[in-house]
Amino acid sequence: MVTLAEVARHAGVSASTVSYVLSGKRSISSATRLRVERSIQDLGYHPNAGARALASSKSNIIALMMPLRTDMYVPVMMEIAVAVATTARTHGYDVLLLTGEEGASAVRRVTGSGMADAMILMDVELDDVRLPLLRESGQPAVLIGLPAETVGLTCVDLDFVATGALCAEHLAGLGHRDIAVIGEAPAVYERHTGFAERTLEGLRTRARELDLRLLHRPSDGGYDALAATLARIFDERPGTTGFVVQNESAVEPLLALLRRQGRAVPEDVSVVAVCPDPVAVQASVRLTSVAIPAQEMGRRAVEHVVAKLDGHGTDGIELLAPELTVRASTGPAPA
Amino acid sequence: MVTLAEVARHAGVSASTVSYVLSGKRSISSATRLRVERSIQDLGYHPNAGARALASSKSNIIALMMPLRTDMYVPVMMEIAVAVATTARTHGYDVLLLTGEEGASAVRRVTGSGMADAMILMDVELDDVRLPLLRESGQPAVLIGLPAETVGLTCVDLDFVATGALCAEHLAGLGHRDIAVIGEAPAVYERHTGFAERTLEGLRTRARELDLRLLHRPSDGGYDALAATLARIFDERPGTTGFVVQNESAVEPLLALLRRQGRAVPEDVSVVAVCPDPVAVQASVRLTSVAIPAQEMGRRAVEHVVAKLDGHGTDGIELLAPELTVRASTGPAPA
DNA sequence: TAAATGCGTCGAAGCGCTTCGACTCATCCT
DNA sequence: AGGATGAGTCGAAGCGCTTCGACGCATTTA
Repeated sequence: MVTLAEVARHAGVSASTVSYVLSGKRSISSATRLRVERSIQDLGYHPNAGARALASSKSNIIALMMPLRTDMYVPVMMEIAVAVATTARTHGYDVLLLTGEEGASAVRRVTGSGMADAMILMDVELDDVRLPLLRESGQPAVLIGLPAETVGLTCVDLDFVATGALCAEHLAGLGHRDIAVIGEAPAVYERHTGFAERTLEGLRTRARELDLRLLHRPSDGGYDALAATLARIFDERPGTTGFVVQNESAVEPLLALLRRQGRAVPEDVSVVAVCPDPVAVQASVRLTSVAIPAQEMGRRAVEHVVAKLDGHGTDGIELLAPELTVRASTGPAPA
Repeated sequence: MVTLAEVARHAGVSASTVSYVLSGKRSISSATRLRVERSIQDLGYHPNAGARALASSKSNIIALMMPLRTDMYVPVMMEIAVAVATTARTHGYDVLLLTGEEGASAVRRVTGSGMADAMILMDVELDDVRLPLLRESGQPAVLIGLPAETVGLTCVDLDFVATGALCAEHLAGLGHRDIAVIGEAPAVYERHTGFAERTLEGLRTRARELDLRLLHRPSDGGYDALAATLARIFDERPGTTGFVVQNESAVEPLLALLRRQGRAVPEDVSVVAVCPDPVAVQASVRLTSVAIPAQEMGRRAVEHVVAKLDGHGTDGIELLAPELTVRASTGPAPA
């Protein structure tokens, strides 16, 4: 392993000079700089991460904490993770992957050991157990998702209230009056992840304003669960012509069941989904949808973290504006 | 930040003693051990990762390199990543997440800087550009997937040849004679990821032995692409009654299209999928499938890595035996 | 009973880097 | 002309930990 000292010797300068060439924290004559850079090339030098971390108290690592349950929103989580990793690299950081498994103790472990300079928490619940620890650790952190109490925290999330409103507006604009919301699985509501509730809130508020009738039914994914949910909906509100789906794994079953019942999409019923764009595009009917901007969320989270680490940090909540893309699953309400 | 020295002072022992308590590398009287452990608790001490890495030349980090393209096999990749992370933790390692973005240079960066003690590479291609660098770096590594040249490497993968054979056997056993294989997207073959070819090889070999007629058609995911593929298949081999699908995103479209054509599954045609179990279970028809044991792959990869780091490493290829689960999508061939 | 062994502990020497203060010139100002 | 300034470089002091050799003492062995 080539060390700084060897580079210094090879270039005929002192170790500190090499260090300053690397960091740019002091001015170096271009002659020296060039010589040092050549030596670095020639010897194939790579700074030792541990030594660097020890001396500078900076690891150049951002810890990313994934959700505990990996059974849900998989594509979204994956996209976020990848976006975080690639964005982090462009800022000179690497990403340490933590699973929720360890729970709150991971926060302590990582902050305590100086392993990471900051944390990004995904899938934050309204009353997340990790937050107290995070707060007391004083480590820079950014949440993806919105907890109940956000004082002193930096959060990034899609504006789900606006998302709900947008869906309501779109359907109302097409003349639909009876809207059914196929919500997330009951387990999601029990966990109080928040986003489901917020979407619903947006839907309800706007629906009231627009004089829509709204029916909300949580549903597990899969065909059987959805068949039951759907039957119930049409029993209770036979006149339902608009659907809002927020559960990825309910999308395809819903379309299939509607087809099977002879209800054409979008002629008889319209469907708006809240899901990542790829899901909307690949469905059996190209779905009008509000995209979950997973990449953007990951990117913004990293940018906030980096800003904090650079000193010009800003606490607060960034809600990304939802965008609705009209595709083939919505149309005018039947007469 | 609490340091080793402070713990030592608090416990009334020397720093080295604390270190030995922590590492267990020398015997310590239980009285001393207890005293030190209490001090650690009381002070809330966490060893500094950088210092540790520097002094011991061990980072206790495993780098996991994800594929470049995040558009494919997402659930599989995610499962592997999570399994890697959790398994690594049980062995005292953390996981550094690298995206393929950086490509081969990431290998150099990570090995050169001593950031990680070992690497796990996912989505290895037959002629992977990262391999030469990996070899020359001499860093312990495990591949998930099978490259063309495996000398001196440790690889973990599903035995795709056996997987193909298994599918052929199952369909043959049910009396099917004309089998169509809906392969991965053409792009996958162009990248020579290997597993698609190997499945096909297993299918072909066994099909020949069992006197099956095999038709192989790559297909992009999505309805339109698949509709074309399917039409072609039935044009060329109207008597086709068995399908093998290896492309997750083709599963649902295939089922929908078959339904639309009035072909009942499993009465008229049988479908075997190669996909993670959750996908098979959640499909509109519960699919007979060979599972892709993503978790197992991640786990085994870590275990190999850890074994190497502990000295009792073993190069070689571990192919996980495929298991076929019969569900509702296969049945006897129509008379 | 003397020598050998092993246990439990300590001190000190690094690991490879960053960073602070100090030093040497050359350049500037008045 | 003399002091002040700044650019460019160096030496040395750590950062917090691991690990090696050494030492004192209690046991064992011949």
